[in-house]
Amino acid sequence: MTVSRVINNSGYISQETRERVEQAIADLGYVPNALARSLRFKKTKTIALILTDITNPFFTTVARGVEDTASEHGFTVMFCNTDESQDDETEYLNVLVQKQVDGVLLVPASCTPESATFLLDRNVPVVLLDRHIPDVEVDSVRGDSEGGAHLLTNHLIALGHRRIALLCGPRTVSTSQDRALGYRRALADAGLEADDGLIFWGQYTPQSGEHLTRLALARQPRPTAIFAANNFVAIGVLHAVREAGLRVPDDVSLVTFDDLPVASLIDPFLTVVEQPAYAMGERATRLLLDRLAGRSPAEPQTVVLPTQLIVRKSSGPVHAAPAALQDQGQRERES
Amino acid sequence: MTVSRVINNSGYISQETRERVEQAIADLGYVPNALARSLRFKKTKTIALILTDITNPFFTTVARGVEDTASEHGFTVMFCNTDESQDDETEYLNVLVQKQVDGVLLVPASCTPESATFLLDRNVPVVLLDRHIPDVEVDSVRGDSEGGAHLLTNHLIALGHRRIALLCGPRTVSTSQDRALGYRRALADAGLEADDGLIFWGQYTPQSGEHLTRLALARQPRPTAIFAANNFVAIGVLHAVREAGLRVPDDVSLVTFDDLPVASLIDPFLTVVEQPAYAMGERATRLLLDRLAGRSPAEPQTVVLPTQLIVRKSSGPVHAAPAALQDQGQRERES
DNA sequence: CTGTTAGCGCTTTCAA
DNA sequence: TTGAAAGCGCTAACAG
Repeated sequence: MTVSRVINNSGYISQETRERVEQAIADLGYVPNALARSLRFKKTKTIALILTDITNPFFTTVARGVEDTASEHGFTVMFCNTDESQDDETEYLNVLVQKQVDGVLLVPASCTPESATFLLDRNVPVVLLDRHIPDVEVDSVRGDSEGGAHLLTNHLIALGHRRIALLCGPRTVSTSQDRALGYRRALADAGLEADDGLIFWGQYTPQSGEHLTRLALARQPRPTAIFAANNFVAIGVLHAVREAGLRVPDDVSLVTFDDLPVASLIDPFLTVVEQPAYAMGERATRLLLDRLAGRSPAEPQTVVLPTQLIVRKSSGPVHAAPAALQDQGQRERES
Repeated sequence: MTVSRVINNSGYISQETRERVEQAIADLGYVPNALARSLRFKKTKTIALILTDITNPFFTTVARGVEDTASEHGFTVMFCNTDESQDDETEYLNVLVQKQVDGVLLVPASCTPESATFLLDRNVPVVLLDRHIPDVEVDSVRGDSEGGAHLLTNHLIALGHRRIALLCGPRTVSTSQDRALGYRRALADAGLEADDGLIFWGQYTPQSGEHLTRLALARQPRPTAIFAANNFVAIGVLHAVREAGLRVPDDVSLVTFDDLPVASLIDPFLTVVEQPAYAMGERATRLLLDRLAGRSPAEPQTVVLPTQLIVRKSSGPVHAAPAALQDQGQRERES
């Protein structure tokens, strides 16, 4: 008890005992047991970050924002990669609740409400990160996928592109859906009709990007531009385009969601819509910590952060020569 | 107690009680409290990963290897960024010991033994990752920095380079030291004398890379090649070289330690020595878990994983035109 | 087969 | 100003 008082600077302690205790602490290398403390207080000062793949530079940056903010407030972060697997997510959720994390930052593998309600039912606050889930009363922080997709599509339209393939991630993921929405809206705003045959659903992986690109390039007339729904997909696109003997942007323009920060430092090539990844991690963490501290209003908060179009070299005007026929066909259809 | 038996499948339980308990668990959404369990067993099934910056793709990949391996064995990972600050590292160590992590994977900010001994004194197993510390009895897993640096330097020598600037990270970090060693050995093996004026120490950051490159390029005769001690330094080099109106590899060759996986997928440009980052995380974690399970021999294990030279476009032969004078000066000195 | 006791290390409350 | 009791939720050991 006396030791406890010394460590926490609480209650009355004589200078002499304090010194004796401090001496003993130093001599023994004593460290207080946070487990016991947590057991008493029902607070662990630990939060969890569940994401799909920390290897994706977007999430890496988000994670950095989370960790910085958390540690600033004395919280530790556990991190978990689900690889988009709902089973892995459920498994992690179980472990984390058992370990009594104070809160969870969740990039949900799918847009079903189970994960969020599982946590909420057990009084574990959640903040949805990057992806939202409809009809669940829960805080969420995300980038403006729809707006960003609109910017990107608009950019291509302004360059004269009319046949723009959209290579999405999983159908069940909100970012995919929202980006498709923004794409459609941009086309509609320009008075163009979306061709459903040019919208492809898959995974947020280079492999999927490659596969979908092959399908897209096989369409007649061939699309003059490709909109990859994220950076990993774009990598696959680049490979498949090269494999087909085509060049970016000469033969096909390419734009994508999410920057590849390091790659862009070496060679600013990809035209992208960049999300404020670090800020997203930061905001989500602050929201979570505020809620833990009872500083948030009861109703769920939703934060949508703006995106930014960065035009680089992978997008260019529709070319006259190879695209002539298509362009013509396109014009006929438009008129 | 009965509930405990049901959950852990231990001891005798009648089918009927078991079912009643399971029903109650489901009804109440009961989740066992791992904190209390850990308090009893003095085991948390949690390890910590302390690294300098998860934003560096090398460490991101290491982290992924760590998390995959840990979760496979039922362990959760806490992660901490020190940004090379010894103070931050010490602070984290304190918190982690209080939280009773079962073990720590540590990328030490500096090569002093305090951090490792702090943990060892408190019976927390440590595995040093990426960087080692002399004269401490502790497990460690790293890439072959010296061998890799030898490969890289050799490669440049074979291309005819004689004045090769080496841009290191901090002097106090073993990877920096080992890479300088490999560089010197390669020069010595080729019968060349190392020019200490061409070895620069700084930080593992783009800013430092830029700064050191300016210093290096100011040397007369100008170096014909630059060896960046890591990928972030190389990014700075590229910027400073461009800023100086020079081109890579035409005017200056550039090689570096650690690949930039995503960048290389987009545009395979940098000649690098690649370390098996994922495997490093995996091995280090396995070593740690083995030790936790008492499966390791008493004496500390050291694992040095081989590196691989990947020759790409940033390194080329010494050019005749601009480098003529230097080359001549070089030959005179050599003869 | 089921339940009681005790203790992991901490802190709140109360007593000395 | 210091210390004793009790309880957070768990399980080993023992009792019934």
